[in-house]
Amino acid sequence: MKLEKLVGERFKERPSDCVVDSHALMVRGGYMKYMASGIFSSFLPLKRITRKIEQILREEMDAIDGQEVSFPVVMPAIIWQESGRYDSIGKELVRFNDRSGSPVVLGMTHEEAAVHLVREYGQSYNKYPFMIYQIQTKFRDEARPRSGLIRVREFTMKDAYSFHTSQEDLEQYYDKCHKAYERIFSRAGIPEVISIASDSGMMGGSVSHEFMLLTDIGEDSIVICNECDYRANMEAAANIVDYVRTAPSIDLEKVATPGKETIEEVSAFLGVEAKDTCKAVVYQQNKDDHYVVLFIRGDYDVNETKLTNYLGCDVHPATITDTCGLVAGFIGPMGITDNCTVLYDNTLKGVNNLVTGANEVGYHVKGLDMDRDLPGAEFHDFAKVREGSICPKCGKHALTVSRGIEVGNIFQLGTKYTKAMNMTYLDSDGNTQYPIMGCYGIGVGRLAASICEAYHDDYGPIWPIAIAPWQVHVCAVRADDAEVKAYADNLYNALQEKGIEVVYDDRNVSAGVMFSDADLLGVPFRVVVSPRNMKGGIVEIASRDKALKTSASLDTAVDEIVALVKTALNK
RNA sequence: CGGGGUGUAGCGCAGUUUGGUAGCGCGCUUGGUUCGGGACCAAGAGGCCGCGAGUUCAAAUCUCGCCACUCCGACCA
Repeated sequence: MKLEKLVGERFKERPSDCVVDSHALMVRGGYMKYMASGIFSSFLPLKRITRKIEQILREEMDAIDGQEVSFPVVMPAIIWQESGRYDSIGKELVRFNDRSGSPVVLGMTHEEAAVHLVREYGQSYNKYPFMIYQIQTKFRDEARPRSGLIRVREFTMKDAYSFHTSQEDLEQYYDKCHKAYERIFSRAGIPEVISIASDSGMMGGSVSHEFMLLTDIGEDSIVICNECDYRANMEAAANIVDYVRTAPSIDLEKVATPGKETIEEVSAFLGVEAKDTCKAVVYQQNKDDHYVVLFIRGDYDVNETKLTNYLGCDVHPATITDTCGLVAGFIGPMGITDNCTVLYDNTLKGVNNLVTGANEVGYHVKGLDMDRDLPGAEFHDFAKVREGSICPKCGKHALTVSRGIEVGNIFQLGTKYTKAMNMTYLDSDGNTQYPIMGCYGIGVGRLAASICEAYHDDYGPIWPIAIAPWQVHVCAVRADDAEVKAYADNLYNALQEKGIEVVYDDRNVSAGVMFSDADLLGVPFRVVVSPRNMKGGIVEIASRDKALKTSASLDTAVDEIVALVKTALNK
């Protein structure tokens, strides 16, 4: 590829709406162009990167007996009604009518399509297990796309669906897929991606893992134990408390706390610490606006995923009205209205001498003893894990909280979809059974952006060679010099003949422009042909990450560059 | 959905307070000079100032409405 003919512009100034580096560099480097919120077109360099990622995905999915298929982008609403998700999913699912007025949807995930595709095929136990996958466009009408390709509305995803006749078989295959994912990320150049336990959310099923690239710009909070191998998404991380009473209980006492409505205000006013308060967090159920009051120790935050899972429905922060019986800012567990569901977090279990609301404007209560004053209260885990919390696996105070980008996930779905869509098979005893499913996703564009996020400097991406748009970038500095031009032309052709992917810059531009563009393209090896180098009888060879800076004589350059590329590819 | 911010040339921005000829830098075109980290000189092209109403002799600028984008949060299969 001659750089002069490469469609797309590279430029100096960082676009103002880019907050993460991968976004800025991929726009500045002519990889992609913005079209609408969360919707981008790709130029050739990005297309070549995603093509290579897709090829790795294909090879690894095929290696675990996957069969590539293709599901539709536009699907009739009826199969989404069968699974129940037509109604349960919000506005992220784009719904519209076709010309005959029939409701249709844009595929945001393809469990329904997968079941639809194989439910006739899979009528006998001896067809199992099998796995089908596709690499295709998805559309999710996200409320807030952000961070360039990290979170978009339209994207390409590898999604795989496996079907089994037993939980054991699913688990065995799940492990195989887990290992395949590790190979994929390793081959793509980011072996540092880790897998963590995750919350299965509305996908259904029980066990699931997310593959995370740890980076400060990540959207997920990840809990990692420094002492053992426990790793979990914040949403799924169990919060362990080891409270022991140290002081005898004092008597209950109502105290005036005029205008002190937040934990900070109340604890400062009464001279106690946040951990010695019982805080009320109020939600409303989305389905009926019913109030849910969750009491939790004042120094902890609520993990709303845990709350949602416990209630079995989504919640939103409550709007406290005059008529609901709740006294905003002064809510306490004793004498609270019957008009709501009351829940207690584990952090309060057995605790005494707490300050809490008196359910009366301007008053709090001191001396709350959970055992004495609220006998029979049930405690559950609703709290967010904090830095330094106790590891649920090894029991040590060794949890840390980091940020990460979810680049892939795997779920044990169970029979949620096969049951809902009535996919059955006959087992060897002639009994009707529902197949057990697993599903496995990797976002292609997000992976590309994540790699860029992990490997870049101020000047541009530093692509791992396995996914780099090209392997070698030849710069002919002073291409107006006939000797330079002739040698570089020849080098370009010779490398291509040896099967090397080369981008060739023979524009008559200053060296600065040439090198800046090369930095933005992030090609692993840069070869500089120039009058100065010609005089010395050499070409310069440097790796994009600056680990390598060397030269080759004009005669042997082709072979040496080929050897370098081959060695790098084999690593 | 809640709270902020921004819409002026392909990109980055000034001009808006106090209404009066549409500006700057980068990029682009042409010619020339340069030449190893985003060169220089000269001459050019390029804007319905987000959209719609209103006020006014006169609106990028003031008023009202709408739209889009963006950031923080919520949501996220």
